[in-house]
Amino acid sequence: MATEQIIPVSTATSSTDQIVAALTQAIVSHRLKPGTKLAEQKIASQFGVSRTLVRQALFQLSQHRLISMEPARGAYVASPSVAEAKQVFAVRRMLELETTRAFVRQVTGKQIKVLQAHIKAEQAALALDDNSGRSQRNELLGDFHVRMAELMGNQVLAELLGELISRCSLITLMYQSSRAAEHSSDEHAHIVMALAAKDEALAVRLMEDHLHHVEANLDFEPAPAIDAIACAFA
Amino acid sequence: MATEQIIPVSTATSSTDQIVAALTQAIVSHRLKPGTKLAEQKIASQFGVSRTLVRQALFQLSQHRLISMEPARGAYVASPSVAEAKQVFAVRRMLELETTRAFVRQVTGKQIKVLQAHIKAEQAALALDDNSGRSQRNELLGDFHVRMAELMGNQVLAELLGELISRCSLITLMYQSSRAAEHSSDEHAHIVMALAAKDEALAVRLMEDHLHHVEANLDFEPAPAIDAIACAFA
DNA sequence: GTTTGCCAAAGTGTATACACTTTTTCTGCA
DNA sequence: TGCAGAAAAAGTGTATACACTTTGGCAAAC
Repeated sequence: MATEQIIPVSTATSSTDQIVAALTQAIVSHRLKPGTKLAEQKIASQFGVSRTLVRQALFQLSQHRLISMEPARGAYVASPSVAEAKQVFAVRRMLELETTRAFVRQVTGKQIKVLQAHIKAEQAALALDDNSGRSQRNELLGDFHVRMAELMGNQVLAELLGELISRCSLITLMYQSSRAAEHSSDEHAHIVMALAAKDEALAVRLMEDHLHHVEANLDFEPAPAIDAIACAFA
Repeated sequence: MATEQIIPVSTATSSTDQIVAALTQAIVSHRLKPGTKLAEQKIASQFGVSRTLVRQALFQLSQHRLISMEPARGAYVASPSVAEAKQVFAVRRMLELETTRAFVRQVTGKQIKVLQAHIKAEQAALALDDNSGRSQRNELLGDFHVRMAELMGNQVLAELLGELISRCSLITLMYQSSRAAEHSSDEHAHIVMALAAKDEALAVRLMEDHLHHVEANLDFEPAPAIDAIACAFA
């Protein structure tokens, strides 16, 4: 683990951004688990840069709430509390329902085609092997929502939603019970059909259901504590 | 201007946070105007720290979109485009309307009292001299909306809204035509009355009108270009 | 008089040094 | 053996050094 190289996937612009992108992906795909210590020098060595750049990246990630920094103690992969998780989902629901409404009102055929293409990519990723595609699959499922915002031409909304959805990914992987809802892609498809039909009420309801399903698949009960004790005596 | 000391108002925790807070206030209150160059060494000297801390602060501010950083050229106070301004307001409207709806459904008497107290503070600030109170007044008017989110117990929402409203403050001061709507505080009072009456439809409509008024007071027309030509030949 | 090229000044980008804090380890003592 | 405390190791926080880029100005050529 110490000598494992974290390989950036997307080619970002600046050095710091590359580190941010690589760490984000590692966290959101659960290669780095919540609570993991992120020592500056170790990361710096892996990326072949000085602590300066790593520090900048860690600061940025802490702003995105993907890591938490404790003064003089260092950075740790965030482990959002149940309360925070629920708040994040609540905000996401607010934004996405309104986005869906606004989307229907200005939907074009070209936009529908882009979304359909995205869903095709999702389903291709789902068809792959579980291990290799898992991270990419999760990313794609989240990106669907960001894509909607982008297609509306609201970059500010898209960025905000992107950050929220990154946080949701971390939360999902942290609290997911058994296997997460893998019919998300089907639900996306249904939503797009409603959008194409310009049926605002239906589209909003489907989006509401979809987000509800995603959240309902999480296990916010205090069960982990019991499990931990059971494990301790096993 | 070069030797003018920028005095932090609120006592923040870490050194970097203090610089962020001071610069934010300076930008949002228009002591630093859009487009102003923020040279690291100059700011560092004013705060009596090294460039390191200033750099961290500037990074943070650029994430908040209050400044824009151009590679190898430095940081400048952001001057959001008309398109970006409209997007920010659109997102804010989305979030705030939903917030209002959610607020009505779980409103308590204690919450109403807090909001009423806030409005009282707003009106006290409005009663002050224009020059001295202007920055504080603007801050209070924005804080009303953040307070609502906080009272709902959703810290995530409150933080997000806080960032959006900072951006709105910058936009407002940049594009405001003549004098901005100074009856904002009255509109806040009306909204609180609707909240107290648990009249969801009315509260949402009032909030919608309020945000519309704020945005309508901006001058997004390309008039400045014409004025510039007129000035050139004056 | 305007333009082009070059040099100096200023400023940013990254690495490194060092002080101070936290954590770990080791040793001495009960 | 187990614990307390101190020394050492590791790590963070801040400052500084230095290379490279941009910018502004001056001078020479057109």
